[in-house]
Order: sequence, then structure tokens, then C-alpha cells
Amino acid sequence: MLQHGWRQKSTHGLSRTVHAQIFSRRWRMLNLFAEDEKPMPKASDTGTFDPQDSRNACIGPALVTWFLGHQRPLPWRRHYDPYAVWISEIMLQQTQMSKVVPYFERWMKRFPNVQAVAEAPLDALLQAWEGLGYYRRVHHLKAAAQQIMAQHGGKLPFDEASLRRLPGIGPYTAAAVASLAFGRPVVVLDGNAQRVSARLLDWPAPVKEARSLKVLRQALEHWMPSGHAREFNQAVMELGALICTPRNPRCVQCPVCAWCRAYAAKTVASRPVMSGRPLTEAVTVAVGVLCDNGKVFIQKRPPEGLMAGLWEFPGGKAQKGETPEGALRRELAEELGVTVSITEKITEIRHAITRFRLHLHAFRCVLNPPEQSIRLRVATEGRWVPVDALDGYAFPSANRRLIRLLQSAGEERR
DNA sequence: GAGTCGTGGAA
DNA sequence: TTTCCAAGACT
Repeated sequence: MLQHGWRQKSTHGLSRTVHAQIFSRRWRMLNLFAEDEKPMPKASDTGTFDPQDSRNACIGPALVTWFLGHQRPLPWRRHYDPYAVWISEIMLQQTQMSKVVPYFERWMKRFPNVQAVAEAPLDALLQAWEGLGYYRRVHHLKAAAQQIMAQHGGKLPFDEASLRRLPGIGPYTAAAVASLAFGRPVVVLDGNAQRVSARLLDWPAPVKEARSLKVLRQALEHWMPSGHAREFNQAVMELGALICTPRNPRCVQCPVCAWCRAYAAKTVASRPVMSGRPLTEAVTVAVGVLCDNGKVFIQKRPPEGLMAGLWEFPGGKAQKGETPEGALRRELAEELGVTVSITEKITEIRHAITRFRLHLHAFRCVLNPPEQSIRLRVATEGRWVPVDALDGYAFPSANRRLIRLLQSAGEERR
């Protein structure tokens, strides 16, 4: 149960003396800096961050205090082991907490350290990742692990710049690992931090613009109590995930709503200002379950691009005016160099991926004539596999749904 | 700066 | 049913 931590406690978790030191020092620094600049305009007029605003003093300590009392118990929050923090942050990229936790537990059991990732076959890593999406993260993870073994003696580097050089670690993840695992005084600026800070400032411009990000970062840096980067950064993100949500934020439970400009201006619902999203597109796809002697044919996708390195059933998009059956025949001729007979419509599956809404038509089919050799055109590898053995390969989510159907149909037959 | 790259829960 | 979008990185 979430509560009003800051209202119930008469003092913060940090002492008032510490607060006074923190903020007097920060203000002095900002004042010194400001002497060379033009006078700071009022934030409400121009949409700039005003470090002199009295509301700033309370925000950081209130967030940290709230986090210490309301944080969710997560596996990597026990010891903040750098390897565990790294893995969790990669998994959490564009992926919700509830989905990540079970994957994280399984991953840590199977790959307990950097060396295990560096030495594992890519297929094993992809299988552990199946269903999480953004599979390029796995390729980067393995490359980064090998780099850490070679250049850092198997230990994560502790400074932002070194972390940033590792594949798959960008500005956010470098700051997250540096602050959460190593206590470095850097702010994270993920989607949560952008939303929370944009609301606290009632920021009127699109948050993704470079100009906005610069100001939001400046505000967060000002709010962060020195020596508490780990707690502050997680507090901002935890608040964004639990309270300051994109839709229907729970302002009555928010520990900083007293100092929130959007709340005061009743503009919370229209903050942050988001730029337009790309339009979605409907696509019809034909998928072939090519059967021969109790086995089915699967192929491995190229190491770059969509679903890189995952296995799949052959098939592809239907062109305009083309039936799913026609598309399947054409695709199998193009991808495998064979002609087939379609023996059965298995199912239809609707599935969304990136900006496409897929309508998959799955067919059972056989080679006709039977004696043909498959020549792969796009895939890097092809195999004939018993349906029950498909669990040993990493498939995209829609393919996996089809496999479950095949397996349950096979069981009924027995 | 704008596209690409997954998935599924929530409204 | 459709739309939104989550602890981003890379090109």
C-alpha cells in the first residue's frame, strides 16, 4: 500500500544539517555560474529551469525518503552487484518491470557472471531471451561481455565513459550502472525521469527535443541530493512507474505533488508533451509448416535486422492482391527454391510487431514433387526438426504461438 | 533528427 | 478492437 511518506514523517531520512549543506553549496555553485550569464528569466514565462525557485529544495530529499519507504523488492536491489545491475538495465530497456523479473531470475541462474555470458553460445543466450523482444540486445550483451573479459578483467568498469564504450550501453544505461552499482553522482534521464521532471517543471515543449532534455537534466542534477545518486535516480524512476504514470497519474499519493508545477497548473494530463508516433501498418503474412516424415523445416534468420539470429518457419508478406496461399508458394520458391502443395490451413494469428499489425495465415504443406533439395536464399541455416524438439530453439513470439498449437494438436493425436 | 527494432498489458 | 507505450541503443 502506497502512502504519503513525506506527510507522515516530521523529518526526512537525511538530517536537516546535511540538507542545508547540500543546498547552500549547490546554490553557491549555481550563483557563481549565473554571474557570467544574463539574469535568469522567470520559468513560468519562458519554460526554463529556475534554480532559485524555493520548491527545488524539498524535491530531492522527499523523493529519496519516499523511495526508501516504498521501493519494490527487486532481486538486483539486494546487493547492487554490478553484473546484476547491468543485466537488469539491459532487460529493462523499453520493457516493463513485471515482464523482466522472471527473465532476470532465470538468466542469473543460467549465466551467473560476465564470463558465463562471454563463453555462452549465442543461441543459448537468445533462447533465454525469447519473448523479451529487441533481440539485438542479446548480440550486444555477448559482445560487451567479451569486451569486459578482454579489457576489464571480467569486472564492469565503474565510470560512465568506459561503460558507454560497451556495445548496447548508451547514455541511460551508462548512467544507471555508474550510479546504481558504483554510486557515481550522475542522473539518469530515461522515460520516467523525463516525464517526472517535465511535470514537476510543467515543461511546455516536446520532451524528446535536445533543448528540453538539456533543461530536464539540469533540473534533475539540481534536485539530486549529493551522495544519494543511487536512491535519487531509482526514486525518480520508481515514482514514474508507480505514481507519476503516463495515464491516470496518482497525484494524491505523490510525495512531491506539493512542489509540482503541472499539478498546480492542472496540466498534468498534458505533460509531458510527446511528439507524434509513426503510423501503424496492417500486413498479411503467410507462414509454411513444411512437413516431411514427422519433421518440420525451420530456418535461422540473418545476424542483422529484425529478429536477428532467431529461428522461424519460412514464409513472408503477401503482396497487393495476392492470396495468402499464393504468397506462401511464391515465398517458398524465393526463400528455399522449392515448389509445394498446401495440405491444410492450420490457423490465423494476429500479432503486433514494431509498427506493423501482422495477420498471419499458417499452412501445413509438403514438397511437391517430394524429391527437391532446399537452397537457402536469405536464411543462414536450415533444419528438419521434430515438432517436440522445437522448444530447443529461439523463435519470435508469433512463431512460438504457432508451435504451441502444433504441439497440442500432436498430443491429441496420440 | 528520424527510423528501426518486440512484446504484451492496460484502457 | 484499436491505441498507447515501457528503466533505449544504434544508424
